[in-house]
Amino acid sequence: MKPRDEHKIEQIFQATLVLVKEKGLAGITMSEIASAAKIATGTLYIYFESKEKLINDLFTRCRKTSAETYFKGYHTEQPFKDGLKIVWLNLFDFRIEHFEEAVFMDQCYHSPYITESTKELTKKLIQPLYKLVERGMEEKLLKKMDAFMLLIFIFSGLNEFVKHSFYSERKISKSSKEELFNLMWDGIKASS
Amino acid sequence: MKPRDEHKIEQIFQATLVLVKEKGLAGITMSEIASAAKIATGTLYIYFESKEKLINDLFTRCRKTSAETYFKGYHTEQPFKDGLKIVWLNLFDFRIEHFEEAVFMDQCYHSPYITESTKELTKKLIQPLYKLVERGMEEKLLKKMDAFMLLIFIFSGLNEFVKHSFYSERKISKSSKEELFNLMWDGIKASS
Amino acid sequence: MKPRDEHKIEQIFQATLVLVKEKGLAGITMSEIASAAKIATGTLYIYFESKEKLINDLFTRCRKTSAETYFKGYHTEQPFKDGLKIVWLNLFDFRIEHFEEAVFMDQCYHSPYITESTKELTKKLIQPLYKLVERGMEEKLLKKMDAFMLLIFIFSGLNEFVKHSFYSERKISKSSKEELFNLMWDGIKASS
Amino acid sequence: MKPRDEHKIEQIFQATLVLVKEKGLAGITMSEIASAAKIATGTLYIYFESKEKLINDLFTRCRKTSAETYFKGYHTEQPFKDGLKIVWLNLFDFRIEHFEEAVFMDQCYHSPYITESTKELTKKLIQPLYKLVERGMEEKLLKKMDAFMLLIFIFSGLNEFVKHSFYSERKISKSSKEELFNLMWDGIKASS
DNA sequence: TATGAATGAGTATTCATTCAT
DNA sequence: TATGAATGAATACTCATTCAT
Repeated sequence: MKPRDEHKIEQIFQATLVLVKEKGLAGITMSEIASAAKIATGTLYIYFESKEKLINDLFTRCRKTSAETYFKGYHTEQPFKDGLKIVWLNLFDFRIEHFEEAVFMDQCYHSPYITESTKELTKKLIQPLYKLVERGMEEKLLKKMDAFMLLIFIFSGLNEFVKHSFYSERKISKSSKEELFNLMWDGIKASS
Repeated sequence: MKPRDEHKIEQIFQATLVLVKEKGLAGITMSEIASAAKIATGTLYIYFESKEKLINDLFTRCRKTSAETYFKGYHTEQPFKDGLKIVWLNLFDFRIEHFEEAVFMDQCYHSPYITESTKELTKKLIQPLYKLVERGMEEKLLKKMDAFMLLIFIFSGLNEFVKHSFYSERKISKSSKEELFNLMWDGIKASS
Repeated sequence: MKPRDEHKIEQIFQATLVLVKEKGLAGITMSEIASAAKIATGTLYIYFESKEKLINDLFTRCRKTSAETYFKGYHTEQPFKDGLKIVWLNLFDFRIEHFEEAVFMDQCYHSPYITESTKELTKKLIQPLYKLVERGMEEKLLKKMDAFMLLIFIFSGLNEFVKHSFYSERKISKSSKEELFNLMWDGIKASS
Repeated sequence: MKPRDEHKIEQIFQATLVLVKEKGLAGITMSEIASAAKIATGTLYIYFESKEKLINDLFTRCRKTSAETYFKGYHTEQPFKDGLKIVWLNLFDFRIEHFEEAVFMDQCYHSPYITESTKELTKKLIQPLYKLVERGMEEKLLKKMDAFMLLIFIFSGLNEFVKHSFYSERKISKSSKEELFNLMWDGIKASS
């Protein structure tokens, strides 16, 4: 008996991400996904019961994968700024390497495919980032203010920078990451 | 060649924006647009020869409208920081009041509907913002750095802040605009 | 504006009946129905939202049409036997002329398309026949027994006779109707 | 060529009959049959080369089984009426106990699965019943008339009575069989 | 113009059948 | 044999677009 090939799920996800980046959620069909994943349309339905389920599952996986990466190399013993920089760079690199996923998630947010419960999940996954920001405020290293706004400010720059760099087909240099981090840090650091 | 009833065009555009915000580009049909605009499907085709044309025209209009608004109240004679703040707040308010348009444009960017030439247009329209940033650098009020990065940094925070505020259903207070501007300003201002 | 063509529903029904007689419920597709009705597949969906709805609606119509026909020419003032014969012959003729409908209804009864509520309707429509049988018993012209059984006995012969005549491609003569009625009548009449 | 595990064939047949009763021929799939028979879809194809073959074989088996049962306990030496009653009751009981088979055969008759040659077979199998009816006429115990009509009349009542009893979820009592037989007998017996 | 019914190519999904294990 | 994953043609249904009124 031929066992179910779990690797195929990855093929399917990858094919979907690439297609969505190229043509948007509006432009992809199940048979395109199938042929990009080098399987038959019918096979797609062995792994995902519907298009909606496929999109939802991929969305969830993207969220989780990214969340897992953020804190790689981060330890609470590190000085706050060093820790923040590690997380911030993790996110930056993740955005670059997984650009398709960011595009995909953006597209999903207003799509008919994503259920409310999937959206809920997103909120849970950013909790650790909230914690981080709050630590910074407690240590008086960050301006004292609304954590929500601070959090968004910290990560918005890299998000949009990566996005527009891709659109303008600009390479992102090592130093530009440093520069952008500094811009952001000067913004959020507590004025001594 | 386009008929005179501009009011109907506006109805159609408005209906499209609302629908795209609710269900994404992937989820809307021409007949939904028509019925949301309270006209018959056939009538839609009197005003727009195809779905692609409709989306493209709306995209272009959104870009233009926003570009026109940015510099309202701005004069070169104003001190740089004041001018920047005016532009920045204009953009902020525009994002809030025209949230659907931002969603729509985001969705379009990866859609099969938007032609390359439409994308090109976008680049032209942000030229004035480049100018503004360059003025700031020339006056030594801003950190000396890549204008592209600076530009993105300046406006990314408000973009994402508005977006996430909507998603989390948070009201945006007058004072939070000030706060966010200050975060950003402390980031970009030249260290004296 | 082109108004909705109610005649089309009849075309569709007719096409469906013929196809079901030829190939059974299991063998028909929506596009076959459409092309037999000389319309496009899409048009089918203007009149019926789904295959299930089409089958259900047709089922209901068949039931109603047949029920309406049964009592044509019947009056309570007529002697019972005469009245019964009129109804019985009506049913007989209806079966012959609407053979496809009988086949269709038979097939539907065990199909996934027919909802419980549609089945319920059927029961209501045979009430008048129950009344008729009860009248016969009250007038002591029929054997005194369970009305359900009597009713079925009265009409089962013609049902199966028509069915098997069609299958064997036998013509049904005027006199064979008489004969069959007599068989049945001798069975049900009260022994004097 | 067919493998020896006759037990599995029986499982498959039984599963098919139950499913067809529940959902009709139109509503069953090979994988449903397989899973109801507790085997894999692939295994189904070891026993039946195609769906058509499975349905046809089952149809044929049903016909044969029923035909074999009819004359159990019947001997030509018995008085005609007694013999007829035995056959009639055999048929009645068979219908009750094998209700699914009757439903299945009804559905098959108009299906694309049953071949002409399978239909032909049916005609052969009722020959003994013809013989029986003819004996009755020769012995002047039955009305002299067309054997086809007489045959149908004799058995139609029980057919429909069982069918409608099942649909209405009525129990069939021993005495109701007697009653129905009497109705029928009074119909067919030669008037003395 | 305006309407919405009609069209048919296109899309998601199913399912008989095959095949690798 | 037995399994159930894989296949892809077929099917139900959708939707951009056209057309008769």
